[in-house]
Amino acid sequence: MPESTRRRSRASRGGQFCTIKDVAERAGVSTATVSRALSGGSVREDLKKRVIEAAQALKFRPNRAARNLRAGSTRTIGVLIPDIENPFFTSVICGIEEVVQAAGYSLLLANFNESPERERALLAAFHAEGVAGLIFTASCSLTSQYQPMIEAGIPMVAVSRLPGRLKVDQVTVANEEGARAAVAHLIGLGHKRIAMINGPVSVSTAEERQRGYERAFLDAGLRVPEDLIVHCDFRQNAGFAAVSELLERSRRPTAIFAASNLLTLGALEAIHQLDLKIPEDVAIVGFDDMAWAKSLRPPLTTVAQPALEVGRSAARMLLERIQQPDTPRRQVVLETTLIVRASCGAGHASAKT
Amino acid sequence: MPESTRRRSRASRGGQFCTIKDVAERAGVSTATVSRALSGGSVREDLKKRVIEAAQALKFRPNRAARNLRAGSTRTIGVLIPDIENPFFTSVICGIEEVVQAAGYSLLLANFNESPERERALLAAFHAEGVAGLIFTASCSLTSQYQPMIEAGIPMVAVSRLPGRLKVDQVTVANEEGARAAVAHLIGLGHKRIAMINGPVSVSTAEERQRGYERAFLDAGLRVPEDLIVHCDFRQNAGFAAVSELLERSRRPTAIFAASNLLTLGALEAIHQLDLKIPEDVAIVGFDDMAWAKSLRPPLTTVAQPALEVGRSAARMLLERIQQPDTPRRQVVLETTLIVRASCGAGHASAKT
DNA sequence: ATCAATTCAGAAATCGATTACATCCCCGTT
DNA sequence: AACGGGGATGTAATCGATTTCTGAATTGAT
Repeated sequence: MPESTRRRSRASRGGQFCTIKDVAERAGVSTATVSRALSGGSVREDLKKRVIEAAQALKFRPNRAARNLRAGSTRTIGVLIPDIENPFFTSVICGIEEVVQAAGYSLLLANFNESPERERALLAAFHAEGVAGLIFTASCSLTSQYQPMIEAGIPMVAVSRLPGRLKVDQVTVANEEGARAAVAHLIGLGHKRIAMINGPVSVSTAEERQRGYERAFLDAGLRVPEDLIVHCDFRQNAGFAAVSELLERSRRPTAIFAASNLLTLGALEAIHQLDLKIPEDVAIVGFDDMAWAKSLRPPLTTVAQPALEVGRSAARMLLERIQQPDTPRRQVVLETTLIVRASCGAGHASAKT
Repeated sequence: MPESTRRRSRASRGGQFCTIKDVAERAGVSTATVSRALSGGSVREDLKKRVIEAAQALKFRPNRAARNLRAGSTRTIGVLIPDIENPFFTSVICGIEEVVQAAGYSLLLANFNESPERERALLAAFHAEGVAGLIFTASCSLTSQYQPMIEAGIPMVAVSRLPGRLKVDQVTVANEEGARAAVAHLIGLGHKRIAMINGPVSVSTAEERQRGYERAFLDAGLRVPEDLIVHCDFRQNAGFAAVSELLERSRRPTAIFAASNLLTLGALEAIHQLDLKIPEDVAIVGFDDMAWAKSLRPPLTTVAQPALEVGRSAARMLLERIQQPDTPRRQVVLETTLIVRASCGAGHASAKT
């Protein structure tokens, strides 16, 4: 009878072969001693050895759920992002993973696909799951959803986008300066009719990049060409449509500043469809330096964000806050750098002539 | 005294405001009744209502760790992949997420960066974490690491790469047929000196794609040009180096078949650096249809894998196996499709003339 | 009206690891 | 020799939700 019970429970326990009790029995000590022996309490050497041997023989793995319950906390970090398929976020995740893994935490990942409802649901799931901390990029439409978790005292770090007036640590990049540098570069090459395709202004990154665009004109003593600023969502199709429209205007822009990687791809598609030459007919600068940027012909001039480092910083900040919850709030802003390739007619291409 | 104890414990519990006990007290019932009322047991209507109100008033969230401990299983699925920054895997994850989320599970994600040691460590972490199931793409060098988890009865699904002789469910794509179609396409356009840059043969996808390459030649009654097959790792730089070397040979290949997305990017870089024209000087076919493929000039002809669907299938299979552990082992092979664009001189480009 | 059957709430056991507390033993000191 | 202190071990409580078991109450049937 105990035999059969035993077997059933092992199977239902998803691969748990034995508990601390079994180890204790085999080693001839109490469970307390086993626990102490395995997690660094003071235990007589010979007993410790016996325990360790028993544990190995039985392939003992402490049950995480029991441990979490007792400890009142988990070793998992939640990551909530708008779009896993966007390589920028992928790199961020990669950076987070690196740091978090090294610290012995696991990563719970959720993708809300820019949908505020899913964002809310996933947030609730993370809360229920009892994550030790959360790294997130909000959809920005309703950041108040995050309030309950903040009040619950769960450490959180916002990444890339500023989450309204939530009081949390933040890691962002110098969007305004990056955009300014990109547009200034175009202006320096003689462009005046420079269009910008941008995401929704409700998202802080879009707003900041637009400010950079405007500042570049103001710095150069030029009027900001408001009619050349187009807003759409951050997807490739939207960028394609927006740029197609721009390029079919009677006075076509001579250059395009695309405010994100997917918008850049859409823009390129539109340019190619009209059989225009880059940079002779239209120059283009992108945002985000992706793996494919230098494989384009001509290679793409773009504003690079240190995505990996964004992830790493966020993870480090989160771990620090988990250890010391009461330190003052911090905001880290990482540099962006303009990478000049050939898609504006400067750099490599001109150097070649 | 109870006051201060209370406060400490709330903080240390990471945002847990109240337990089932508090709800029971407030509703004037026992904890058993609360549990039943909230999870569909039979409870008198008025009591049920009182419990639900109390739970809402106190913002009660059942502690997941306690639940997991009691249930002997978790609601998390582990995903172990070689490289998050590879868009193919990102899409797979996206597909997995979609299905798993809908079923009320969470995703534990880990990236081992093609390093077998990390693979082993992460696998152990997943095992300890008590995941309800695992979806993985193995590094293939030492699949025996997975044996303990299999023996422990944890449901597993292998994705994309065949994991040696592990007895697990599998989801792959028709690599051989995809590669054959791609190379046959090139042969049909008159190419004979077709090079292949491929990943390490130890990886099943690389081996299968190579078989497809060879078959295309054999089918056409041609000799397989062994000297034009180059192996390297799956990264962009490796592809760049390999193709640079190929193109500098005295009798340069007239076409290139790149067996993965990153290798394709490397190949493009090399082609551009030598200022060769696509498809006039070199034709190219890639593997994997990425977002950027149609924004290239000329747009890339490539073998598309249904990455999202791979993820979805894997997730569905895993969930099914979690519910019915004893069904026979299954292998799903999804179709690949050759997407003809202009990088080989066929399709759009020729249609235009 | 009485007894059986059925329903439903509560008390208590349970999951597995950790840890506060009690106990025991050994050694040193007076 | 007796007492005290310190270190190590075992016992049992604990974490929070679920579930079995028990007892009570209600319903229906005769």
